[in-house]
Amino acid sequence: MDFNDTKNIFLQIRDWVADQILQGKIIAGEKIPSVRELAVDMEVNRNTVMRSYALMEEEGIIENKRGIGFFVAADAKVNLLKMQKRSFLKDELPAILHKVEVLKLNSEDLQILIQTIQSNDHENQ
Amino acid sequence: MDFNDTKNIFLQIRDWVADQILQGKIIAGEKIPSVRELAVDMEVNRNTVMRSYALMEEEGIIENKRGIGFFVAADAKVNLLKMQKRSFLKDELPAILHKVEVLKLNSEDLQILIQTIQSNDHENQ
DNA sequence: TTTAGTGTCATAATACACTATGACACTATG
DNA sequence: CATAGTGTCATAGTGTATTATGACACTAAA
Repeated sequence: MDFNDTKNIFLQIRDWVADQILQGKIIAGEKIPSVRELAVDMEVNRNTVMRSYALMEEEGIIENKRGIGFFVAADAKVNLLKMQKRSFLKDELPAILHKVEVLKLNSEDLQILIQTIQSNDHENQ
Repeated sequence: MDFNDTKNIFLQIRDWVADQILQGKIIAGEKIPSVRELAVDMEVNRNTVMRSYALMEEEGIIENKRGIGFFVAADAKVNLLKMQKRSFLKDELPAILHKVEVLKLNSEDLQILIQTIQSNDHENQ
């Protein structure tokens, strides 16, 4: 995995797992990669993955069955959606707005973004 | 100043100064706060501010007059606009797009963002 | 029972951001 | 000249992320 220098690795691992769940690539009740396995895959130390998993367990996203491994919590996806949506609108959006204003980005610059938003409008579920 | 735990302080200071320039609060040729002064203002060590200024000097945003202080470079604002716009579209926008898709954010959620973009469309300069 | 796979804990070492502090050269101003 | 304000460098200490490694308890399966 290609990590970003500006963000802690254990947070990026948590973000990656959360993204897998949000995308439905790992579903509720399913086992996630073991600490050792993911550490090897991502070329990272066991302890670093362990820290990510411990954090996610605190957040109620995953659960541990001792001797077996970690599993996606029953309502992980719904909670993740709620948490991340709230966090995005409250913390990230203001910074984005500020940049859009200062850099004077217009519909042409952000064409893809507007299209993506509009395609979300046409979804019924 | 209120710093974000997830990003290095010396980078946040650079971002803050760059933002002041982009907003026109500090213009070309103007002196920026001295290393010691800004360090006291932001309750940070001299060396940390020094690191931010050294970075900005490398980037050609500010220039040093020895014994006097740092000054905004002549074409700092234009270059900052170019650099940050490129960086935003290349690095930040893809991540934003991904979140908008996964969280299924629609025009209602991002109403303010769309308004801001549209108001930039109506600017002629 | 033995084996392999889980998480977990403890320890030590490395790297780096940040702090604290002192000293020095330079410039403007009295 | 002396003084105060600039940046700059060196040194040492602190905190923390990350690595490296070993050991242990638990579980499933041969």
